Amino acid sequence: MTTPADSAPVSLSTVTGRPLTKRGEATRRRLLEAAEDVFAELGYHDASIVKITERAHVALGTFYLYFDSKQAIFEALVIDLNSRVRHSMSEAMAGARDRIEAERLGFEGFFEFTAAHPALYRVVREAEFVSPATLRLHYERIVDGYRAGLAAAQQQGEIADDLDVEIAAWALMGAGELIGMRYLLWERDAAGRPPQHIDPAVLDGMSAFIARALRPAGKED
Amino acid sequence: MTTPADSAPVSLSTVTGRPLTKRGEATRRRLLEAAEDVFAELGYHDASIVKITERAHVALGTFYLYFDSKQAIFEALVIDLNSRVRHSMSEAMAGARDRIEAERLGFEGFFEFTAAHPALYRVVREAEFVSPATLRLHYERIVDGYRAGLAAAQQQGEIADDLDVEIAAWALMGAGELIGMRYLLWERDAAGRPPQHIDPAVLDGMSAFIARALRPAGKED
Amino acid sequence: MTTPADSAPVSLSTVTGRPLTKRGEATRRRLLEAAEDVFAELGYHDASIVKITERAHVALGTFYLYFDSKQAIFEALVIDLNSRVRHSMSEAMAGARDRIEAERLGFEGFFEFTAAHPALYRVVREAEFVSPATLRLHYERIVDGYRAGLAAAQQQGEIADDLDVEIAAWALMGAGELIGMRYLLWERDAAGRPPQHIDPAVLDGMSAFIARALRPAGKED
Amino acid sequence: MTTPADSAPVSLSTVTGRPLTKRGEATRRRLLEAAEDVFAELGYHDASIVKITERAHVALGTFYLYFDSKQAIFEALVIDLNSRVRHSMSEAMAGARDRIEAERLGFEGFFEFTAAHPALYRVVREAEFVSPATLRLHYERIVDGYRAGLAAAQQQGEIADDLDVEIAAWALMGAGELIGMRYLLWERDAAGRPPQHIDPAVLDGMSAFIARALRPAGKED
DNA sequence: GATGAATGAGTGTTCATTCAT
DNA sequence: GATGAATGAACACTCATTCAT
Repeated sequence: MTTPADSAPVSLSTVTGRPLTKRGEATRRRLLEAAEDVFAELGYHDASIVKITERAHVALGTFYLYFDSKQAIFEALVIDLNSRVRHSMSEAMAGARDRIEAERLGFEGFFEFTAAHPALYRVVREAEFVSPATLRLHYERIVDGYRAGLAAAQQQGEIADDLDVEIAAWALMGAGELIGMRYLLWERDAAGRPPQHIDPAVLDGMSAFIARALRPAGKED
Repeated sequence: MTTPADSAPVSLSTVTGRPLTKRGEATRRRLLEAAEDVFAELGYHDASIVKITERAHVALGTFYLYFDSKQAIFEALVIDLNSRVRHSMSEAMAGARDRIEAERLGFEGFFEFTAAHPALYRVVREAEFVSPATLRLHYERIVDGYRAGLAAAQQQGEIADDLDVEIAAWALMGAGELIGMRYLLWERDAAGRPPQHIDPAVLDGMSAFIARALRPAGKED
Repeated sequence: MTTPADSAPVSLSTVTGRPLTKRGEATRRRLLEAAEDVFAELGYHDASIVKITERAHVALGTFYLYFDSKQAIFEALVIDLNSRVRHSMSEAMAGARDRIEAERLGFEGFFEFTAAHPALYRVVREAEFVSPATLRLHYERIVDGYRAGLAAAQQQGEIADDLDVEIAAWALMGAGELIGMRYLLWERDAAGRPPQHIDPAVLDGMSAFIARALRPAGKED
Repeated sequence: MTTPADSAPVSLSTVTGRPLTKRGEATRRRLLEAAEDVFAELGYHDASIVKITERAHVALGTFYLYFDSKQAIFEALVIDLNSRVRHSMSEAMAGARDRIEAERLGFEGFFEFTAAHPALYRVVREAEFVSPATLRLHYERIVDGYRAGLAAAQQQGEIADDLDVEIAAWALMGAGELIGMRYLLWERDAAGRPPQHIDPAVLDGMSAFIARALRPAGKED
């Protein structure tokens, strides 16, 4: 389940158009991390550039050396998170023996990432009116990977051959999104903190649901 | 799959605190409909009270006779749409012979409503930072209905008895949400208009997926 | 220390221009009392017609049957309070044997009224920008009475003959105003309620101060 | 009659929280001066931030770099005027030979300041509902100085030893306030302009009144 | 590279007043 | 006499963006 690298991993200064120096690269990273925190906490609209620059320990004007606009950093952030979540999922699926197991591990990776980066959820669910193109990009890149994996597994006979992999991919992604929202983001432990890992019982339940949905007819555990 | 009626279907004037006159009730409805359109088109933040009142053909100040704030009409709208989508789903499921069929019909009703009221999607996905409580209410009310239906069906042996109905309910709701987003809201016909009905092939694909996920072991079509 | 009665004690409906019926008169009174409370509590600007009508148990529109505007009721209230405070002062001074005693009793009456009607203070001190003419009227009417009393006493040799009674009148009025503010309106008892009567020690202190300022040379207690 | 300097004469930017640059300090001062004019002319409520910033030749948003709110600049202004009027009074009293003379000079300084800064009056008399705490601060700071001066004079035997200096201080302050209102703010010369100095006859009359009230028994001019 | 003062368009909300019933 | 729905001007405040230093 490989994903082609993005065109240019080299960040350019918006003002000079040239590749960033090492120092510049660090500032840009700090801004992006600050944005992740601030967007996750306040949402796109209540987040402000001042808050982002404050959290990044950078002056207000510096922001515009690295990003053209508030929307630009939002898009950069979504793309960044998207790469990273897909990377997490691939890593998690690495040692899987079959697609059914891969699914479980992939979702585990997804939930792991979600717990560590709630911005992914919060930000994406707001993206519809901020940057619809980026929103689609995000979902489509994940679904693409999914579909590819499912199609390959279908070739291998690991999953039902009458399954529409495209539809299944969207359905699974939606299922993962709401399960994550419900059992990670909404959940609070005794101390009122969100859990860092998905409840194993939930992961089991979800995996069973998925396994049943994908498995070829006549094959049971 | 019954849902208990909300406590008080009587709208109160925010200013007098008394039940609305017929004229008042009509104005309130106009505002709510205008808000649905404006929120769906522009999103919560770019929507403005002026835009809503203009679309409702009402003066600006009139707004505040019926709603306490922008957030208040947002919440009222979510609750209103929630009631109506659940009603649509119930209606659609009415004649189903078994749960599997009910699921298909229910989703059909859901998609029908989504196509007619895109605000449901757009507005809900923004609700996280506008009114988290309302967001949860929305999902939980739907999931509650779902879970009840699934549990009953499980009793009847119509669906797998080892299924965790709670988790399944969230998974199905998420699947429906993304499928609707992808195949209704993002889809455009030749004229560039979004379709009014879900593509039957997609509904088939999704139903097959669900059927497989729910059906008791050993039972095939 | 007589004050000529105001021209017309007959209230007219602002809408018909005719004298009010008994019922109308009562409503007008209720509005005026409500206004006294609301203005005293919130000040002119934060007071609203709605709040006044609510407190008067009258519908919003009714207000405009009795007063032309918010400013109009404000002015009516100041004039009303002014008549009443002057009446209180005259009553209090009735049995005085000389002017020095009259002063003490007059101030006592003034403080009594102030404690019962804090609106007098609060409203007057805001009147500068609301209705300067009414503000002057208020002070001048009181000062007129004062001056007349002082002048008469001067004739009698009860107070120093080299005293400028006009200036003394303004000075005494100012003294009374701030003493009232400091020791009545700002004071709070153990339960946090403002006192209903001036602290006798303060009245003594103030009377001594005034006595010294007014008394003819060579005359001591 | 010394007054301890306020803790920190360093203005802080409300936005960075750091001490202001020279340029910033100038802008802040311009805003404060504009506010003095606008509040004096229109009163607190009819003054608007736009009007203040226009008069200060500064953009609207700039206001909020220096003050948190309309109320905040109002309070800053009262405090500022308070310091300055007390300074004027101290200066004026500097060369006085005794307390009686000091009183006359102090009031002269007070009236001088009042004529040049009518905002002091107008703004303070509105402060009750805008910022009661600041209102008290203003009066108490002046009264504190007064009381200290009177108490010292009492020690010296310059004023009557049976005088309650606290009460006398409030009485004198009130007298000064109303005399200033009546003979400075309400007075108009032939050209309709308010006088720049108090009528000497009034100052004489007032001083005589005060002298009599303060002087020890048996001491005449 | 970095700074932070300055800008001004935009928006939610209030409230005195009117008028049809 | 009384009601209360409707009106719309006015205003405090926010914040993305620019630019001189």
